[in-house]
This record gives sequence, C-alpha cells and structure tokens, in this order.
Amino acid sequence: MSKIVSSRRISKSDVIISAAAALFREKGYRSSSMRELAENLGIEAPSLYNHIGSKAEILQEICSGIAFDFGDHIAALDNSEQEPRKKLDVLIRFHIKMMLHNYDRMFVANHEWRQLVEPHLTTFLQDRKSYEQRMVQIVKDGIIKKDFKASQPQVTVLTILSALRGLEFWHKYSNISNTKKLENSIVSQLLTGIVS
Amino acid sequence: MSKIVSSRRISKSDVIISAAAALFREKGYRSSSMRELAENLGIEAPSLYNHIGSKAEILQEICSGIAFDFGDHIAALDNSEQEPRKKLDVLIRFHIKMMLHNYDRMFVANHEWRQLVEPHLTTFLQDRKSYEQRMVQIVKDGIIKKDFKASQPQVTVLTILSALRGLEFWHKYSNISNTKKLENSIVSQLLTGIVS
DNA sequence: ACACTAAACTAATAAGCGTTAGTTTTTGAC
DNA sequence: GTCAAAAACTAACGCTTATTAGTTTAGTGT
Repeated sequence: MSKIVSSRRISKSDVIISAAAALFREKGYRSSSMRELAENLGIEAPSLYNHIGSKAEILQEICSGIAFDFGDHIAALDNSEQEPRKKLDVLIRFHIKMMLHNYDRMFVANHEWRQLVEPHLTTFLQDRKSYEQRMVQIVKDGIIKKDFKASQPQVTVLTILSALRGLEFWHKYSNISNTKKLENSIVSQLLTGIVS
Repeated sequence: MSKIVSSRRISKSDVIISAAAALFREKGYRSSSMRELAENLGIEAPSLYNHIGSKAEILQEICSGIAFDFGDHIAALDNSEQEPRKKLDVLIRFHIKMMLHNYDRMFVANHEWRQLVEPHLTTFLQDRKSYEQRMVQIVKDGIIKKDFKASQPQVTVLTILSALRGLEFWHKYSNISNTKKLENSIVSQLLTGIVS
C-alpha cells in the first residue's frame, strides 16, 4: 500500500521504467515478471497499470529513449564543423558516457531490442541503421582526408560499435579507474591500435 | 510421427541441440518453447524428453561446449612458442572462424548464458574469466617485449573481446566478402587501429 | 515371425504469466 | 470536513509453459 515516490520532474511512469530497466538488465525481459517489478516498487502488480500501458510498452520506452539520445547526438555532431577524427573521438566518448551514466537502459536497449513488437522493432532497427550509416560517412570522409587508413568503412564502423557495446563489462570497474582515463584508453586503442 | 534423423556420428540429442541453438538464437532462450522446438523437428514436445533431460540442460550443453572449444584453443596456444603478437593474431582469427562456422551456438552462448542455472552459471563465468586472464597475460608479455604499447592490459583485452563478440553482425556479410579478407580487416583494425 | 527396445504418441498437471474488473483507500484542493 | 481524482487493493481469467505418466508405434537383431 506504499505509494510510488515521484516528484514534479520525475513522473511515476519514469520511476517504474527505471525500476524495470534495472530488473530487465539483471534477469532479461522475458524472465522478468510484472509481479517482481511491482514487488521491487513496493506495490502489487495490477497497480502498475495505473501508470503504464503494458509490459511491452516499458521496453519500447527504454529502447526508443536510447535511440533518441544517440540520434540526437549524432545529428548535432553532423552539423558541427569538425575533422572526422575529432568527430569519431567525440562519438566514442559519448558512447562511454552513456554506458556509465545510463547503464541499465543502455544494457536493456542493447540486449533486449529483439523482444520489441512491431512496428517498434522496425523503427528501432531503422534508427540503428541510420546511426550506423552516419558513422560510416564520417569514416569515409576521414579516409578521403587521409586521416584514416583506407579500409572497408562498413567493417570499421561495425567493429567500433561492437567494441563499444561491450562497455557494459567495464561498468563494474568504473569506480576504480576514473572515467576520463578509461575514455582515453579506449579511444586510443580503437583509433590507433595496440601495436607499438 | 517422423523420427529425428541421426547418424553414427551425430546423435539425436546433438540434432536437438543444434535445432535448439538456431531457435534460441532467433527468439531468445526464454521466448523459445519446447513445443516450437519440437515442431521444427517434426515431432511432439514430450518426445524431446526421450533424448534430452530438460530445456535448461540444452542451454548448458551449448554454453559449456563453446567454453570448452575456446579453453582448448587458448591452452594449445599457450603451450606453443610464439610471439605475443602472433598469439593475439591467431586468437582473433579463431574467434572469427568460430563465429562464422558455429554461429548459432556462439550467439546463444554470448547472449543467453545469464539464463544458466547454478552451478553451471558459476562454472561458465569462471571459464570466461580464466580465458580473459590468459589473454591478459599475452598482452602483458607483448608489452614487456615492446610488441605492444604500454596500456591497461585488462581494458585492452576487454575491448578486443567485446569487438569480437559483435562479429555476429557480420555473419550476414560472410557470403559477399570472403573470410580471409574479413579476418585481415578486423585483425588489422584491432591491432594497428584506423588512424593513418 | 517374434521379441525387445527405442522413440514416438495423447492426455494431463501444476505453475506462472500479463492483464482486467471491480472495489477500497489515499491524496490534495477548496 | 467534503468531494473528486489518483492510485492502491483483491480476485480472477485465459493462456502458455515445461514436464510427467501412460500407451502405442516403429525399427532391429535373431
């Protein structure tokens, strides 16, 4: 009978979605039950439906929210007049920051987007594809300017993105080595490699 | 009432596990039902239990099989007398080959190991940690021999491993660009970077 | 042809799922 | 304090799940 705490800035549905993101990250979307989610919030399962439409809707909110953040960021970056190398640098650091500060949502969006139902699955994949293509363009620009080695830009981008997706493993290390140092290591490795 | 086809070399449980790997990859472990798995094999769900112990057991077989293959490979590599740089090269190529030739099992092991029940979850994580540590040692050796730049070897290894885990995205491209070329691109990018 | 065994079948069970309906309690503005 | 709205509750439904029990069919060696 305890009520969900909320403020002017954070709606009750946001509180639910945050708790859901944490649960989905830990157990996976399909293995997480509405009953367990409710229990974590100190209420009964049916009470959730005063604030959210369905379990599927929660996942959609999480995934589309992340997609929006990344789309927003790369659009702003595209409009800026910077060198391709700098753009890639900024992009990588943004991924790292997102992973450190929005860990649960990032994890869920990365791992559970397959469970989205149409048309949201298609939308999500389109957004992803579009992001990827913008990134490919940055690499192509860099190759033309001789900033980057000639390569298969598609493969280059997918390699970087999958490396960044794995950042979730470093979430647990984020307290011991500070963010900036971690950022620098990863950016350096992805851009200039490890061979001396 | 059709029987599961099997040969002297491939047992019926292996046929089931292969079909399960394909299904689990497509829908995820929790979203895959024994009924659907049986249907894909042309039998009824309860008939599966003549060959396998449980759904959970199938996942265990998949995950421990992959863990074994990688453990085996890195142990053999450790015993070989090769330069760290060459070891890392071989390791990366092995990951790529495994992903291309054992796609379903690799995908499932990478994505669904969280659904393992104890004690298999702990075993799997220990195997993974051990593999990671062996790889860290290779990088450390390389740094001492000045093959590699000084860095945080742990971060270096985790970055490479997460990039390799994302190889599943390239499975669909594997028909257009041949394996060797893909291997070379990825090895080059991970070892020497993209900046010219 | 016969018997043994492997492997399929049908029927059913208990548990868990997301969700709805209907009701009661709590909260906040006047 | 009163009243409306928000948000909690209990009870239950319909469905799916993995799995078991018991039975029948099919394949194999003699």
